[in-house]
Amino acid sequence: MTVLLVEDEANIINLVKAIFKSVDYHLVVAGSGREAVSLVASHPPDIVLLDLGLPDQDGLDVLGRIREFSSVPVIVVSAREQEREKVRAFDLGADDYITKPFGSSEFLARIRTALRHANFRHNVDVLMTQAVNIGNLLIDFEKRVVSLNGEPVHLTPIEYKIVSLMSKNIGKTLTHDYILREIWGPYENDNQALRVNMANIRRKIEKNPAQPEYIVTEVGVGYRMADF
Amino acid sequence: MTVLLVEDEANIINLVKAIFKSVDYHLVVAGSGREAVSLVASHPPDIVLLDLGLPDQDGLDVLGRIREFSSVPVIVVSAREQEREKVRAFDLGADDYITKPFGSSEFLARIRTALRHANFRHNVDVLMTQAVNIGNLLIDFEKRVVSLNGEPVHLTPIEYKIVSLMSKNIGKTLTHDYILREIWGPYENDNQALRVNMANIRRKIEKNPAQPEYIVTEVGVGYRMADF
DNA sequence: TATTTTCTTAACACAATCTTAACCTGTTTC
DNA sequence: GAAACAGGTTAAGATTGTGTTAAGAAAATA
Repeated sequence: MTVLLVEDEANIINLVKAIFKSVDYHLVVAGSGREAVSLVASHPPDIVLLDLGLPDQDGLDVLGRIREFSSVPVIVVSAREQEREKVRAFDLGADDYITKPFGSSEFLARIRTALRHANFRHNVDVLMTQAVNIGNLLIDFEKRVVSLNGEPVHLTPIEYKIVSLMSKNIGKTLTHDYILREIWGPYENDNQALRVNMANIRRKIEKNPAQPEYIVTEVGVGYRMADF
Repeated sequence: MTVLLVEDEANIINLVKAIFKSVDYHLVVAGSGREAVSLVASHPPDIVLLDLGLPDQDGLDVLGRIREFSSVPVIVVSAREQEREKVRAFDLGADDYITKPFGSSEFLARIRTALRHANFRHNVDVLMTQAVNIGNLLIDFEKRVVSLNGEPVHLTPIEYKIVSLMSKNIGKTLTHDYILREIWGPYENDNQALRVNMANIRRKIEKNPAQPEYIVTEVGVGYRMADF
């Protein structure tokens, strides 16, 4: 069982090490957000403990970057009690949010619970790879680049998220609601923005946007990335 | 989305009701542990919010009883901060533990997270019946795609609903009334729309629509999806 | 701050889908 | 055999859904 701790303060690192003495988890420490993301990509841990007080970037951005290509369970650890931050963490895909100071046995119990949840997820996770080919289209999740016939295609952040989401569900029809929730969060429910983005994406990746090959419309339901 | 709140104090019930005003969840209240267990068994909710301060029995016993037969997500709500109790709750299978008082948006975010976890669990179950083969017809529920001899067949939303419903009841004759209620809701009682849709479906999936092989008519009763 | 890029929103044209009605065929009832 | 009934077929019009454009707002970048 490998645990990735994203933390820069030495005393917290030591505290966690002490807690883990009793339970035989293998602990890996990342001192920065950048290091954390690349470690999750190169050596996927079983669970991530993410402290929000990082030196190089906002901890929640790190969570977002991780969630672009991995569904590893992430427990956010923070000294901040602000509700808005908690909500944002959960909606970005955090599995739990613990505020410091915390008791060691509760800490371990929450880790066990997150791992229990993750067991059910594993099936889905296997499908997550670093890159996907669809016809002449290549989506590289790790590099965060989409290219058509070898030529890189420039996509805006939202466009990339949509293409990425569709690519992770090749052949599946994704409903409007599902896409909206995944891209804009749980509150959005207006298709218009999605339609505009689809039009823009198609202009960039389809030979004939009026008769799309890659992302086809399922009228009244949603969109589907074709499987070639 | 049905939420079962296990709680006996009226002011907390009202608080939760007020919080749920904004989100269209259907709230069911159980005033005792006994009632909660029997409700989970008889009308399985999507999530359970379990208060530990119950009159008739220990809240954690209720959790244990529920876990004997159900894996519905359970969020424990408690005024008690004791770590030992939290750990016991998690190890009995609680999905989260919230201490009162709590902020409404964090509360909702934690509910969303628990439901998200449950979805993965549910998906694993669904994967069992992700697709059905009937002769040369394939109905893929997960992808929401129907294909005949490997060629995708385009169905409108209503057509797909009908084929999907019939496919989940292979060999069974479904009455007109039943199909109408399932597809159009409880008020519809005119067969005409169903007949038109059947004609359109048959034109798309049957070799000879006048002598259908897949969906056959049971005169005076309804329709039946043939089992090959 | 100025500039560029991206996002949101509204308006409109066009396309797909749904409903309804009329008419057809075949079967059952008297 | 005629009438009544059940279901099938077709097509027109209404309704709803989608694609496209563009303008202004917001955000990111220089």
